[in-house]
Amino acid sequence: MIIVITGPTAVGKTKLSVALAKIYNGEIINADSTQVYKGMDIGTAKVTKEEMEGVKHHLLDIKEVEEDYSVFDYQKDARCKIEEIKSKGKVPILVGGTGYYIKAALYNYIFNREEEKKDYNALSLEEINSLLDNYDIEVDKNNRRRCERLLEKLESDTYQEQNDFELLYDDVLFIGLTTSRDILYKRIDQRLDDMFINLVDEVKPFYIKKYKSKALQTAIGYKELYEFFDNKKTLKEVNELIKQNSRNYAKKQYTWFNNQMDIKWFNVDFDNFNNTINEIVSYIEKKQN
RNA sequence: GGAGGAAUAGCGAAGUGGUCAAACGCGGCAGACUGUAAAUCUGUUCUUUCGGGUUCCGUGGUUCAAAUCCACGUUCCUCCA
Repeated sequence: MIIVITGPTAVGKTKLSVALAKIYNGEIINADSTQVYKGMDIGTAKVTKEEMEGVKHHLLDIKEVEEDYSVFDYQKDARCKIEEIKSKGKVPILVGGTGYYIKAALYNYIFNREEEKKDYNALSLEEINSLLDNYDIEVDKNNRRRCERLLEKLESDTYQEQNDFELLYDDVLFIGLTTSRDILYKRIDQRLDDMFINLVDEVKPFYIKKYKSKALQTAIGYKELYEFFDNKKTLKEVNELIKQNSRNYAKKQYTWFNNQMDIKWFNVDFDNFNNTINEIVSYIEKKQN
């Protein structure tokens, strides 16, 4: 059995994951693209040592903020961890909100090999598009990243059409935590306000060291604060911006979950989280028999 | 009290007689997603039984035709007292 716990930010995935790990003798594999970085703790709402309650966690803090990490790496790392945990007779529990990472790890996603990677920086979008015109394939023509990637794929010798969405493992349980949009947005706002001062302290050293890595320029909470330190925005504006970006992020997560994966959703009981845990445990029991 | 200026869709803002249900930006909603995914990109956003219907502060007027011109009123801003 492999358990996947996902859902938008701020619904309680961490709490649930630890509870399930203890019940099922599991180990947790992080499935959040920003939590792999050391030092990005507050803004990513990373589990604390205490919250782990002795449960083993993997793929957290495995990279320095200046380093880059991507789905490609995650796919390898996560699959490796899954095997490792299984071989110990324990249950791997993937936890996180990065749907793409989860999908790449568990489904038959085939990325180009390392040596087939190409650099198209010299080409303009138009030029890339005209190269893509040689192939009879639908293109997201304004999306440079996807165009480059697609071209790279088409130009590689090993290119083959992939049969989509084939799960590589048997017995995977996709569990999603959800709540109404209203409540979710309120929780997102509240959480940010609670962590805000600490977040500022967390980001400041990175800014002072002039770090401009991918991790810091894309992660919500970090990129916005850089604008504050650059004197482009006030703290209040940044606070609002982070909230807005977080809400948009949650929305996009739902788009992914609803269209890319088959997830069993559970409405979280925030007043009594044990109810939610029990509900999910009985779902798992039922599934196992 | 006097002199000017402004009022446009959720917000900001173009438009100054017909091609205006009204550019553009933001926000909202939805979607895509095979090595940056907390990223990147796309669609949509008055209303409708898809024929149409009701809009540009209000009322009245000019005109074949008004968001656009005129009159009065309302609110707001600036300047002078």
